[in-house]
Amino acid sequence: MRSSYNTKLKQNILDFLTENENTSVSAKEIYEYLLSLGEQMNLSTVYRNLERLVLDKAVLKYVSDDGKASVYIWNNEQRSCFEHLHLQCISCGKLIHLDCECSDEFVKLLIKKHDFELKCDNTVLYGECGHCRQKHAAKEKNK
Amino acid sequence: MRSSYNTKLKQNILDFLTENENTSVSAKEIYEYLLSLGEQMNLSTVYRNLERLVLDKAVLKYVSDDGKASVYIWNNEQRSCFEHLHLQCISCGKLIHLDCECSDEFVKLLIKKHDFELKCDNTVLYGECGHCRQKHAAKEKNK
DNA sequence: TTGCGTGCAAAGGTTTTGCATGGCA
DNA sequence: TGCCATGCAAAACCTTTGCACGCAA
Repeated sequence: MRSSYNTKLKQNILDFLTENENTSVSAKEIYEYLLSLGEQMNLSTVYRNLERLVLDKAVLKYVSDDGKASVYIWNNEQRSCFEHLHLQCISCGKLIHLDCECSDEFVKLLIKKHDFELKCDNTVLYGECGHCRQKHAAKEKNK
Repeated sequence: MRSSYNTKLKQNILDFLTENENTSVSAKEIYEYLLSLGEQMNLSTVYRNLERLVLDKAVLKYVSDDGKASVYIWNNEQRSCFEHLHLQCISCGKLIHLDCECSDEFVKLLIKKHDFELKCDNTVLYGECGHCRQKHAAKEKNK
């Protein structure tokens, strides 16, 4: 078992991720947000903290849709983010926790039909949320 | 409409991606494979060719599971890879084309229940294939 | 001949690492 | 006091870009 200290930075990072439960943030975004609050820290320390939080399963790490940076999501233990899928809107970045029967049923279907065990903590489903689709549709209309 | 030339490198890249229809490869892997065949080329030219092939929708670009590099998949037009989901085994890298009703039904379910339009060409589902799960199970037994 | 493709070198962005120092328990 | 965490600088990677040159059509 890993032991660890409770540092101010670790708590700041967790607080920020908790506040952003419905989106995902990169290491740099966390760093710049905390800087803007007047907190002093090094970017590499942010990375090291995130690494530990991922190992502790307090946080999930994904690769963002554009592939430019890794992004991090708070693992809400009540929701148990390791056990359901996540949808993310490629327009607004909104994260939808699929903590309903949809996740389970799809996982079961893939096992049954394709002998494939889907790992929820490795997968994000990208697409567009209803809100952004409506905005796009309205834009098309005005052309 | 984009015009383009048929160069030897472009064809070599497409050939290699076609041969590897059931997995995904990175720019560097393509580069090193072609080098091993005695082909001379520059890595940046490989990137530029891949970029064009993605624009032409001849190839799909994803971010690999480990987040370290982008990977490329041949878009088999018969299968129409833009219209179905892909499963990838995080152990052996095997790519499974979900060109059955599973994709469609899941897409429809997400629209209906969550007002979310899943984009198949932006999403890879990660997990473990049956073959690798059996290998893992056997390893556990021998402990 | 025209314009697209290439090689080379350099730069950009993200992430990791080594080492000395600082801080929590 | 003994680990663990941090700052700083450098390096490792992947990817993109500018420019002059080469080649397909």
